[in-house]
Amino acid sequence: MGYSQAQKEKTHKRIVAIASKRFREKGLGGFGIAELMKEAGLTVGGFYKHFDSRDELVAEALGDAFGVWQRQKEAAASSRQPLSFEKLIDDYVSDAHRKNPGAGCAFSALASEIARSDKRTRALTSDQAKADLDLLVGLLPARDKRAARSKAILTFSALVGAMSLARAVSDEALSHEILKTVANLLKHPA
Amino acid sequence: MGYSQAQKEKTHKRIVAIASKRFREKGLGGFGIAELMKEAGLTVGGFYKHFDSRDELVAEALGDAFGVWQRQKEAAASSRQPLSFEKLIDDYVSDAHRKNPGAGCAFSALASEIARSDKRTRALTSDQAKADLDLLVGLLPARDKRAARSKAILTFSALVGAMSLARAVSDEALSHEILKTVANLLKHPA
DNA sequence: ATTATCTATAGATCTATAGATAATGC
DNA sequence: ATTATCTATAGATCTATAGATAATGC
Repeated sequence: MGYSQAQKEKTHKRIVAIASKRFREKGLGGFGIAELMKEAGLTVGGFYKHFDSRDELVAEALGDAFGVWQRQKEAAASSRQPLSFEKLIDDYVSDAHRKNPGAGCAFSALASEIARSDKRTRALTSDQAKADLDLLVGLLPARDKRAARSKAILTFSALVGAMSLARAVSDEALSHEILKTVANLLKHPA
Repeated sequence: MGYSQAQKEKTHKRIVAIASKRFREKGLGGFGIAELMKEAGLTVGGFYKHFDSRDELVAEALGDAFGVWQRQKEAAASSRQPLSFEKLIDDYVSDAHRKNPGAGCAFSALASEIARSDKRTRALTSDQAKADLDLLVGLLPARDKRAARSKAILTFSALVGAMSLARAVSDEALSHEILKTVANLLKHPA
């Protein structure tokens, strides 16, 4: 037991990381605090020394869950293979992403639940959506800025919608058709 | 109290209609059976003479919630102004739809939660997605059938994604920009 | 002395069932 | 006689808090 600021911070981050993954997998109401703390190797009682309320955990965990594209861009940059528009799309519609929402995009995993969340969570979502759109614009040809922004918005919407639908339907063929078709049309507009 | 088959059927439909609306507004876990039955003018106990379990209600209510496009198409046909691709898009991205999820598309209201639902619900969702795609294909020029299907899939994905995002962000300007831009690009591809 | 974590629990849910009541329909 | 609905409640959650314990850090 006891106390150590350094240890507490590590514990806090561990709780947030687990919640970030589990929220994307099971939804914002998909598990209780006891279950979460148990997975972190702790018990319920300790939770409230880390968070004022469950809603605060949701906000913090979403902050962690967002930014997959930013991280992907940084990882690509440090491996000297800068991220391209095509690569981003292919990774997004990949089967690995479809089957592993816990490590993937928080928008496709949680959009409809975020829409019903508190102001703080939705403000965070706003900021993240703006950052993701800017990142997408940066991957598009800079000739016509307005056209690039429009294309970024369509791409973002279509990717989130396609993944949401691909996960919601039970028919595997349809699921794959949706993802492949959207990727193709975004990369090669008709 | 008492009993009347005709009355029971009306009651059953009333419960499903209320659930259909409330699920889209509050999410699949957004309210309890007691609250639902109260809104229907009944009490908890009666619920289980109508449904074997809460999950069965979810499946039935989704069956009711789906099909807004089918109903819209029929309404348009009977008013002798057949539904067009452009009209469907404009209605989908309208502020009325954004602000009233309870009466709107179940995909944008519930996609991420459906992805975590039982097989029965996801099978229903598959069938509905297929019907909606067929309807969209029917609104597109029939020249190139494969191109029409691709375009229908992109349209469906982009509309669902755009509405999900527009409802999730707190910034009104961004919310409107997403909807307007997606509508424009779907109607007039760059 | 402070505090991170633990055990235990209060209080508020929520689903589902049991048994009573009263209207229906044979 | 059957059964739709009602009241009441069992049993299982879940969030949040109270108080104990033990390690930290002054």
